[in-house]
Amino acid sequence: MVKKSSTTPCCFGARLRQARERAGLAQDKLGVLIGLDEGCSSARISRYETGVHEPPFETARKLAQVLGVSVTYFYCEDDWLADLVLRLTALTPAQRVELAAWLDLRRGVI
Amino acid sequence: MVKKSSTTPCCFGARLRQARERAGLAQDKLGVLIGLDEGCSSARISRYETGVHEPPFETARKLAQVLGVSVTYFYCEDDWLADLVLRLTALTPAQRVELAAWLDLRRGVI
DNA sequence: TATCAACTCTACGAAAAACGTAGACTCTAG
DNA sequence: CTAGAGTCTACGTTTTTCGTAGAGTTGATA
Repeated sequence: MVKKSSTTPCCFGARLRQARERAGLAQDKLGVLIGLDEGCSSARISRYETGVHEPPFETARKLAQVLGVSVTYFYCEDDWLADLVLRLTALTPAQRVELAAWLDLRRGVI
Repeated sequence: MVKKSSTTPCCFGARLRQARERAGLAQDKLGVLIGLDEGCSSARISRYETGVHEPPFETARKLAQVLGVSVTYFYCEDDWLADLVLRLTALTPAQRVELAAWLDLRRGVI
């Protein structure tokens, strides 16, 4: 049987694996934390990470919450945007206002 | 029969409708543009927008491409992030570098 | 008003996908 | 080698989306 090791498959699975490994959680532990039965927990997470199955959005949201990332992160195709989403959601309200102003300077927006 | 008019239902559907109406496309026209059969085109899009069904990611990607937005946009829960994703993906490579530097100033990253 | 056309929504059975179960595979520690 | 932790997948079942067909809604025009 061919093993994928830690090479990232497609979009959703790759982000999920990244976030899970950053959190230092095993697949079955993560599954239990979002309310999955212990008996099938690792199977579910494994299929999400390898791209065999795609979870409904509600499941993705629970995963994001437990892993401490925005659910949007899971749906970022390129690494640049993924990284940005992580950093942006960590900004304070004041910094968000600053950022909006910064963007306004660079483009003729409103 | 109760009509939802143009009130936005849940996350994915709301974003899709926003993007489609911005593009000035009818549901059936949009469906055809992503390769759906004419006969069921509006039914599919309607169910996505009202949140009755959730499309596979590959379908979402096609919709995003036709509508000229990042697929990530469809999976933004709050309006602030959604708006930001739209504007960020429109940045030039040079502006992206600038933005990264700007963010570095505001947080002890790397 | 009546009627037409454009647009949107939804009930139904068929088709496709994810689901839980159970067990195999890989790797590392003792 | 053995045990255990972690990951993956074939199987049959359940749940979901799918295409079809047609009804509801709105606005314009005669």
